[in-house]
Amino acid sequence: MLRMSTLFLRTLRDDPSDAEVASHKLLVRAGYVRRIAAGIYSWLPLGYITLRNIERVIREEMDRAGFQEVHFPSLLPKEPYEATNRWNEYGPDLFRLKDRKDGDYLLGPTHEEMFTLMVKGEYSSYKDLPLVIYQIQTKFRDETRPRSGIIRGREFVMKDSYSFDLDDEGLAKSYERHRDAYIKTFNRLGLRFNIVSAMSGAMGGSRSEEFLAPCPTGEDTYVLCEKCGYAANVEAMKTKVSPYSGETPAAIEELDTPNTPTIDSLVDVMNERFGGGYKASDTLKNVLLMADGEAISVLVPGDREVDLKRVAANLPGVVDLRLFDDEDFAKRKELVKGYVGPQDAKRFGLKLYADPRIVVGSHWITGANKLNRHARYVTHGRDFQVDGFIEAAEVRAGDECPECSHPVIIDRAIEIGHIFQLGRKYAQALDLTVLDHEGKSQVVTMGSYGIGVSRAVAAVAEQTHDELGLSWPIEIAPAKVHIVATGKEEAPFTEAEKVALALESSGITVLFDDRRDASPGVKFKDAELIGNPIILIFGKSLADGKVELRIRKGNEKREVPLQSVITEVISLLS
RNA sequence: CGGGACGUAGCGCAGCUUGGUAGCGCACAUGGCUGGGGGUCAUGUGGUCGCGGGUUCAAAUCCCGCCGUCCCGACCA
Repeated sequence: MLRMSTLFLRTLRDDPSDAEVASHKLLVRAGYVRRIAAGIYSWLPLGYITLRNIERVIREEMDRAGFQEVHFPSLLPKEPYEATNRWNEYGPDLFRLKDRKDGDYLLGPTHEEMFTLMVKGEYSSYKDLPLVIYQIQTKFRDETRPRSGIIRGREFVMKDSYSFDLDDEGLAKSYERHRDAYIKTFNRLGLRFNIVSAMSGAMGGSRSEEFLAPCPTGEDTYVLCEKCGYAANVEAMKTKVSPYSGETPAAIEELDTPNTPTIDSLVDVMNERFGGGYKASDTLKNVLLMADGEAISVLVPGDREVDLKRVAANLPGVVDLRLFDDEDFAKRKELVKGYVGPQDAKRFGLKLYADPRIVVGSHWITGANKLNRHARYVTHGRDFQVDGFIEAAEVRAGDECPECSHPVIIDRAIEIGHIFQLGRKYAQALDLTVLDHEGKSQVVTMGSYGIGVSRAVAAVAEQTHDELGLSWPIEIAPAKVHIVATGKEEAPFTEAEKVALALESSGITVLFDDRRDASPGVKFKDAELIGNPIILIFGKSLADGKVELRIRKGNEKREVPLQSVITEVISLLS
């Protein structure tokens, strides 16, 4: 039993000055965590119990799914990470250090290499597969900007598992097993979440989904269709298009369009010239990019911006993507800033990528590749061909759902889990192979599955708190019942103690506020701040043989006869 | 990395413009009153004023440098 009289806890009346989001403020005020450095936190008893409760739920679901727990060091040698090139690729986000012999070490940001090598060391036959192993481990990433308290720390607790299969069907099964286990886990944690398709991107592999807990302070934006449930990361959102159905336009017509380097100025001039009717969406924006040193042109409708993240996610293999700068324009004199059009791309040796909205047959007003000149009736398929379609334009609320055409909304969320099919990247790099049934060597295919454990504490706090404080779901609350004894008489304290002991002996955890020197107001405020799901108050009404029972969530109150308190609590918890 | 703000007691803040005994609230200690909503009165404890240098008889305060923290952006899983 936890007793407030001895619990290592000090609640705070004021919000900490460095906290912005609710979970951060409340976890600090309620004495769950304390900041040590930017993005680095200590866990006090209440917080640590909560964190371990979340770990317990995760473990139970992982074990139930048949996965096996292992534990790696956090302090790791550089060599495995050199073999996969991540020692370089990870860049400054990696915490690096040296030992006394000047050897390079790192604090593990994620453990694909270690898991792969561990399996390589033990297994060498297809008969050993499939295999899933996981760990709950402290991870380190030297984030450029840690923020939002423990939502995005530089040191954090993560559950990561890895699946090992002989073939794609096996990988698909391991992936599904994780998906199911994650759904069960997050439901038990009391989180509302959406499963969102994501890009596996440069990591290779095919399928990838994120588990996002919607919450206004979340730092991830995603697209959601409230009608059919389609959800996608902004990068992964697919554009809904229909084939061109209009008439074939007249031949290209070049126009004098002085001082129209922007879409807005172009639309104004067109409307002046032709008496109105032109919109930004009738124009074609040619955005020039440098992709790993190669110039490419991306076409989007004039009323949309290019979303570089979407472009990057849809150009696999490209590491460095940026907009043309003045220097680039200076080097390519044929590309006239503000007057670029796709008609001459071949001649200019430019690769052309089009947003799916630029359908074949559609015609546009676009640059004539001459200063102060534009062209109209420039038709896709007739006047220019593209090297490929690519999701390039920004996603907006109200865009059509690719599944059901209903307008989508854009929402914010905290990423609490991510599952994806890694494929053979790591197994290949580290030469993890097994012999198949024909005795031939096969590279193993892998999946990687993460849950942000410490982040989940904050995510639950974000989703469940109210204006009075924290409010935990039953499974993870530091105690299931918070018992308050008030007054200066002995009876409330002795009766409360009896009930507390009885509950504990039934396996129900109790936090007992047995302080003699705190006023009732202080105890009530603390109980609400701390956020255990059931609050029992032994005080005034005890004279009538009654105890006040409160449900923290919703703050419902009622009086219960002393004799039936225990059965009442038990039935509420089951 | 770019822009902005901040650093004074465990926490939240004032003092800095105009240099001269370091202050308030919470928390903490002791005692009294109070005892169902962070109550109240009294008396206390607690400070390298982020660090280093400079100016000055004298620096929390003015000047220079550094470090740290938070927010927005870029970046990242």
